[in-house]
Amino acid sequence: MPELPEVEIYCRYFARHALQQNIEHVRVLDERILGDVRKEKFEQLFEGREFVAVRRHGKHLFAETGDVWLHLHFGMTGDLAYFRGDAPRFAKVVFDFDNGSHLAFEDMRLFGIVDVPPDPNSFIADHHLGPDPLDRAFTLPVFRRLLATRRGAIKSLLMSQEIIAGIGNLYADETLFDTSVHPRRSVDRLSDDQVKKIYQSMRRILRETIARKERGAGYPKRYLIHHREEGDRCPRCGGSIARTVVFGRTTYFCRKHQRL
DNA sequence: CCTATAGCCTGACGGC
DNA sequence: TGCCGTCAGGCTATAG
Repeated sequence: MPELPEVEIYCRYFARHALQQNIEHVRVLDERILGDVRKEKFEQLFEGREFVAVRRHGKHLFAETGDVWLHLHFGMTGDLAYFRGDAPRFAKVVFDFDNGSHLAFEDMRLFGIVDVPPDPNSFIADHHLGPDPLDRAFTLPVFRRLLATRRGAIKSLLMSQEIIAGIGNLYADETLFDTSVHPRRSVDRLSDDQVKKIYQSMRRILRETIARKERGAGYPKRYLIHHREEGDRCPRCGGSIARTVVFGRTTYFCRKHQRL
């Protein structure tokens, strides 16, 4: 389930493999993956161009060709593959470079989107995306301001892309587990210190995960992610892990150290 | 403003 | 072996 750290890794992968290469052909293998652009138009837009830069905002990847932008959203099962030979099983769009290699956007479940926005900033504005939590401008005062006017479960806010762009179900749970806050805790009842802890923890977890994935390592042992099962033991305090639904998503937390 | 639900989509998995 | 129901969770739309 690609969230911010996974999409950051895709950006780096894209940059390592797919920049500065002439795109000979584009193959849209399943048109359902496209947003507001038709197959023929999409293919024709990229043929003869080359990608020159990649950037990310939240869970969204943008690749620039100089005048045309490619936007990738990975949904739940989106993936990138740079390859030679046969396209992977779930490839939906393939860019054929003139060096004989290819870049595929794969998506088994089709929750992802491939399209051609005017540019990243207008895309972000049009979709009312909030700030990226790893952006320089995303300071603690900014985070406090975002929460100040809101109520409701903290987990819902962390997952709302219009408030913060990039946090999904797993990292929301991980952040709250780390800060000992119950996922249903109302935002207006968080102490200043808890808000600060959530801010710091969220950013540390995102950065730590990116760094570890970059060198092929897994999640640290202390993470909740290894214990996403009702009744499992909490790796921190030995409490029992609870399973519930918040914001329509399966949510895990520790009954003992994340009290409401 | 906030919450809940359905729907999109398909492979994995448990049960029979 | 294979069929069936359920689950996974990215997002949007809609209703309450």
